[in-house]
Amino acid sequence: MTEKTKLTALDWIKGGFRSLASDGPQGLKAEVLARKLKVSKGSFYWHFKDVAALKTAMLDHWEELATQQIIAQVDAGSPDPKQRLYDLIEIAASEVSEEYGANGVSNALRNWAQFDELARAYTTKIDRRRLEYVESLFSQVPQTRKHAKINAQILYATLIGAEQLDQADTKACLAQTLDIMMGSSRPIPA
Amino acid sequence: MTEKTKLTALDWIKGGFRSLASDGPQGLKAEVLARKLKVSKGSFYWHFKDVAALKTAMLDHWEELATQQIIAQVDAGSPDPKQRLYDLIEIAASEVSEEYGANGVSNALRNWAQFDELARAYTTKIDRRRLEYVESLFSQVPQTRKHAKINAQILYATLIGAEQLDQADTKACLAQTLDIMMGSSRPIPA
DNA sequence: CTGATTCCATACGCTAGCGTACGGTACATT
DNA sequence: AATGTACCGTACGCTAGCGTATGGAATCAG
Repeated sequence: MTEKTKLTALDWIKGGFRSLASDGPQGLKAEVLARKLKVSKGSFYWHFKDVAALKTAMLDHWEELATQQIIAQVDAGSPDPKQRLYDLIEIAASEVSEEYGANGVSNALRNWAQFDELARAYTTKIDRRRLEYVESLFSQVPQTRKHAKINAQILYATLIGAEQLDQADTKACLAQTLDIMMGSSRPIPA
Repeated sequence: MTEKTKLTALDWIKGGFRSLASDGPQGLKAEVLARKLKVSKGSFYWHFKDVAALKTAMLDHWEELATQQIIAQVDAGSPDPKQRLYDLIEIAASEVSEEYGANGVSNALRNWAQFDELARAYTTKIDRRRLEYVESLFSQVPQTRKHAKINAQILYATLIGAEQLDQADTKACLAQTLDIMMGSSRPIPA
C-alpha cells in the first residue's frame, strides 16, 4: 500500500502517532521516525523546523480530531440522552484509532502529557470539552441530573483508568458504571 | 537535614522515586540522579551494576511497600467491610507518599510501566493483589456482593483515572462512586 | 530544453548519557 | 603505624540524537 515516493507532513504526523503509541514519548525522535519511514532525517527537517514543530503539529491534529469526534457525536444517533450515554461508551471503549495503525493512541497521548507541558496543555483543554459534553448528557437524564458534573468525571475517569488496567474490561466497567448511576443494575442487554 | 557524608543504596532508590515523580522515566538516568544527589556518577556505579539494577531495586522496594500497605489495611480500622471501603478511598486519595518528597509516585510508576516491560510486570502483579483485596471487601457487603469483581475494577479504575484528570476531584469521585454502589446517594457526611 | 522548485541523502560538529578504569580519601581493624 | 575496605571523583571511549549545510535527483513551468 504505502508506496508513495514522496512524503508529506501528514505522513510524519501519522508516523509520529504510531511511534508514540508503540514506544511512548521516547519514540518522538527525528532519526527514529525517519528510520520507521524508510527515509533519512534530511527529509524530516525539510517538513519541520525541529522536533518541537512536529509535536505541536501532532497535537493540533489531535485536537482537531477530538473536536470533530464530539461534533459527530452530538448530532448523530438517538435523541434520547440516556441512550446517547450508552452509545458513547460503546464508541469510547472500541477506539481503534482507525487510521493510525496502532490503537491506544489516546492512552499514549495522556501518558505523554503527564510529563510534557505542551502536551498537557492540549489534553487538559480536550478533557474539559469532553467532560462538558458528557455532563450535558447527564443533566438531561432525570436520575442523574443532580450529580451530572461528578457523574461525568467518574465515567471519564473510569474510562481512563480501565484502559490502563490490564485486569479490567473497559467496556464492562463503563456499562456497569452507567447502570448503577441510572439506578438499574442491568437495564441494557448488550 | 540530609547531611550524610556517605550515601547508601536506599538513598539512590529514594532519589530515583523523587526523580521519577518529577521528571518521569526520563529522570531515571545515572548522571541525572548523581547531580540531584550532589555526587558524581562514580558513586552510582559503586552501589549498582548499571541503571537496570537500580530500576529493579526500585521496583522491588515498591512492591514491598505496596504489600505492606495492604496488610496494614487488612488488620486495622473498622471491622465493617462497608466502612473499610470508605476508609480505603480516604487513604488512597491522600497518598502523599510520605518519605519520597514528591507525591504522585504511584502515578509516575504507572506511567513508567506503560512502555517498560519490567515495570509493567511489577505493576500488573500489584494491581492484581489490590483488586483481589477490594473485591473481597465488596463481596462482604450485601448491596455490592453480586458485582464484587467489577465493582472493584470500577473503583480502582476511577482512582487511577481521576488522579490523571486535572479537572476531577479524586476524593469526591471515589466517594460518590461508592455511594451509588451502595445504593445511597449521599450516606457519608465527610 | 532550461530553470526553478520540491523532496531527500550524506556528512559534519555538538551534547547527553552510558559503562569502565583508575586514583584518591576516610575510616576501621589489628 | 600499616593495611585494607568502603565510598567517591575524574577521565576516557562509545553511542544516540540534535540541528545544519550542502548537493543531488526528480518533477514542473516556461
